[in-house]
Amino acid sequence: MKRGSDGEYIRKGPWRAEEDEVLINHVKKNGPRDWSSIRSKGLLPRTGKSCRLRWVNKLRPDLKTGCKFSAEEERLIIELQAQVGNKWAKIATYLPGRTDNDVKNFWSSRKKKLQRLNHHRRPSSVPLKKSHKTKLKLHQLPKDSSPESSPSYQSNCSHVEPEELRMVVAPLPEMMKPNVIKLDSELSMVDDGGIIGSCFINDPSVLIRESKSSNFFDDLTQDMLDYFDSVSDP
DNA sequence: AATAAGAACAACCGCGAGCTT
DNA sequence: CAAGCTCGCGGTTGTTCTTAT
Repeated sequence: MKRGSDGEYIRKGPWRAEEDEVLINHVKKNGPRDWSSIRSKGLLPRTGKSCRLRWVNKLRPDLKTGCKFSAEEERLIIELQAQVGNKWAKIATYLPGRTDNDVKNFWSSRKKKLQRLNHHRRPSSVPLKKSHKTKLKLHQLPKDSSPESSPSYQSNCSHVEPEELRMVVAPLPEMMKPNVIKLDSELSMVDDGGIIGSCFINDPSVLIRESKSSNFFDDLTQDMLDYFDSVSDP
């Protein structure tokens, strides 16, 4: 505990069940607002900020608690992040029952995993079985796109076998060659600069370009488009 | 079974936008 | 108009849980 500017003690750290109850009662009476009055009225020794966070992330009745992100939710996060960047609150609005904190935690966890796998594997990449028959779709993000303005992910897509994805990457100079890493249900291309793009093994999947910051990525994406054009179904 | 490493989750902090006085 | 306050967002850190060795 420490003192606030008013001299009153402020409690920090994990919330107790009794505190949750007080907070829930406050919201029942007043709605999810007036957070700072919770402390000023002496209901809880917590800052308004802390109360709001607790409500939004843990106590809201519409939250999906205790269940992991589905493959579809993960795909949506990756697609939206590629389009709008780290706007976690905005991304969360497309995922009912999920909070910006959930999305943010998922993303940083995924990023760490890929970084670690990339570090361990480089320069070799994951072998893909030629027998794997999953079809993949390429999704080229339109420039300055937003989820609202993106009419359909189905346009500008072509089909390719996972093994063929590696063939696209293979001709690149060794220095530029990204790793293709299998992470849960996705295949991600990663190089030293981070995640280049991802595609999904399940469903009719989409290859999402996640980096827009380098000419190399542009070249790679164009190579892919050219390649996919040449192999796509007529 | 014990321990270390990694993953997942929870909560705090700083900052900026917007509202009120 | 400006100063102060509240709220919301994104980054970060700390803690707990799970998995691998």
